Amino acid sequence: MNGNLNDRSRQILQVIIEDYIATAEPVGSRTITRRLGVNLSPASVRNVMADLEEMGFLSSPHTSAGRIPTDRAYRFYVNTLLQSGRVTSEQEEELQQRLPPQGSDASRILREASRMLSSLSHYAGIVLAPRFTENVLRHLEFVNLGNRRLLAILVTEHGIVHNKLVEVQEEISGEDLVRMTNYLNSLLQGLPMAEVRRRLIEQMQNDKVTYDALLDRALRLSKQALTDTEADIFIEGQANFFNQPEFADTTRMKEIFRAFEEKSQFLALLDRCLAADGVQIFIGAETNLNPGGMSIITSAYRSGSRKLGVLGVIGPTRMVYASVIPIVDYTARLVSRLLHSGEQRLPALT
Amino acid sequence: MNGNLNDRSRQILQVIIEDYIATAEPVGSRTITRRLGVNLSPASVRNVMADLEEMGFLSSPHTSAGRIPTDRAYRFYVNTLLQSGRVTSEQEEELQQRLPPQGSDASRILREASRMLSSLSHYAGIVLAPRFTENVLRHLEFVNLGNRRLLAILVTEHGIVHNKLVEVQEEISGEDLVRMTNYLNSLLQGLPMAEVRRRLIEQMQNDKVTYDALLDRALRLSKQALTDTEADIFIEGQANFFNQPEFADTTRMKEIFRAFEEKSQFLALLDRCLAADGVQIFIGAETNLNPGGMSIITSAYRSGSRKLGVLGVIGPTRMVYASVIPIVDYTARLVSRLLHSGEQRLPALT
DNA sequence: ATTGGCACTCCCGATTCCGGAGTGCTAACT
DNA sequence: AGTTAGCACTCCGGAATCGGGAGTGCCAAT
Repeated sequence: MNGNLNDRSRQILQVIIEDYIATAEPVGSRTITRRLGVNLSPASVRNVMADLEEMGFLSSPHTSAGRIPTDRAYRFYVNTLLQSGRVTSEQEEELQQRLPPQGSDASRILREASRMLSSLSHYAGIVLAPRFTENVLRHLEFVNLGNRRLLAILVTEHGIVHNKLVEVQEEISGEDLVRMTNYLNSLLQGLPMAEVRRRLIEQMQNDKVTYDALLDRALRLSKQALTDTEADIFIEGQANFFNQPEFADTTRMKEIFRAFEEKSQFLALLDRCLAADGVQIFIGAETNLNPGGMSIITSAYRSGSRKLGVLGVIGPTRMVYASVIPIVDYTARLVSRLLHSGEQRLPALT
Repeated sequence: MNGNLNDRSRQILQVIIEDYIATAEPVGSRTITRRLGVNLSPASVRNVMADLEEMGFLSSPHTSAGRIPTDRAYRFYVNTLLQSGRVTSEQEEELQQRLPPQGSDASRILREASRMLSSLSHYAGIVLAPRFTENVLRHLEFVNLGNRRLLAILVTEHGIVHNKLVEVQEEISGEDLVRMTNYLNSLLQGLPMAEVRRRLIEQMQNDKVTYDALLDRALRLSKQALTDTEADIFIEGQANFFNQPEFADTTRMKEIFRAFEEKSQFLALLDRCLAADGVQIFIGAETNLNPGGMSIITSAYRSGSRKLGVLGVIGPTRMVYASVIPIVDYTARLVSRLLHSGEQRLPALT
């Protein structure tokens, strides 16, 4: 039902989609004939359009307006009609200029990546920070803040830092703290977080430990410190949505910004993307986002072979897929390199 | 020119302001007589209104609309007409319920504070995180991430954590790292940041150090790690602006959200507030913010006697000052306590 | 199969119109 | 003198109206 489109139908569909993406206005048969290379009368085009509507690729806002593409049309477009290119050299240049400065920590890099995505695409950039629990522990440290409060600092392989306050019954001396820290690091360093948790519990039943009150306490404290923190999502460039005519309506706009503030919806979606390889595209209703009419293009970034998180672009369904796809792809690879090597000025990515 | 308002003029001005705050519509003489307790004819009220307009307290959008208050009127209102109360018990309850969970780190507390401010006030909450450079260093730690990259972690007195990547020429062994860390902590712990910088430079000229390559290197690294990071500002509840009729206009809205994304303007304003004591109020043009028509109410939060940062509420000039002022005041004190003691369930603040 | 022609539909912006709310002024009243 | 009733005038904003333009669907001719 969808593969059996002849060449002309495809061409016409493509023209409609691309024109609508450019103008945000229903496309009429006249316009199409002008855009179309072949000489074809509007009437013939109208026949084809009627067929396409029948098949669920087009819809008309009302009689005697042009047609607009459905989600399904966009899906067909990105799957088979679109051959996406590379980022342009101007875009590459802009990226180079906006690279976060040397010595930025991971979350700074990620936030900046979100800004870059937004700035290049003219939509909103979104970045899901690495889930803490998926990572390998590099270092664990307790800092005494006084007032019986300790600050637990956890550093993962990739330089992501999490910290958490824990309260203790009584003050702990400096030496004890050092001893605890050393013990825990020797026990846990290099383990993935899931493993860390397991090892902690295992160790708490260990004889050697139950007789050493300090070590026992160390284990309990680090267990407290490990309770998962909320996932970080950076969304930048929300203001770009004001430029999209389809969101001119105030109430729609309001819904969208509410969603941006919630973030939880995005979490669900981005988590799905983490599993998949390469660039993922979600169109309109496929996103399951509440204020509909939006599309999301994502790609996972990684460090070495380990996937860390997801980044991408959110825009209206009527998105310039052809240019956003390479932008997301490129940025994901750029971020992967930044996080992995720490090198800043890179040769062009292939 | 402003003090010489007789009682009746004040009453009328107050009614106009409060009615306009409630309805966002120009207030006419009829409405006022109804609201006003005293029996007075609309005609008399009109005379007073003409005087008030003359004095710069009111303006009329056009002939034959009611009057709306000017910035100056609001200023007079908050200075002399308004006696602000306390937070209601419902608000207090909501605050208690939304308190960040035990063991939250400082930035979590601050972000949550911003959400609370927004939720209680129905405007936007804003929180300026403590300027790193104003604080006392508690602990400094280097974690080796491999690939010749070190992660420098700095912890201040109040549990604020900053981290920064530094790159080194050649790998540093574990023992060397420990030695460096110990040396630096003994040198710098407990010093305010400004002092830290001075001490570093001083120490780099010290003979003992110049002969110890490792210590020398330690100093250079920590100097790198100290370059100031950008100030953090949390703005939450931006979507609330969509409810304000004066911002229904799309282009205005767009300007506001651009400003929210920039944040730099707010930085300047909030920095000014840091110096002042108690609740600060900036009305309309006083904020120097670019899309005008907004007011900001702030208060500094502190830990002990040391001011850490500023929090507050941003809304339209037509803001319910009477209820927002106590909210900001209360929240500032709440946050101060949370940061200082780490205690969570508090007795009612006085 | 394609196309020109034609009647029909519907949106959208411009225009007009009218009622309501409010003002300012003047003259009368206390 | 201060207050008030009365009145003419202004201006906004929503409802109604209108006409052109863009587009469609269908039919008959090629």
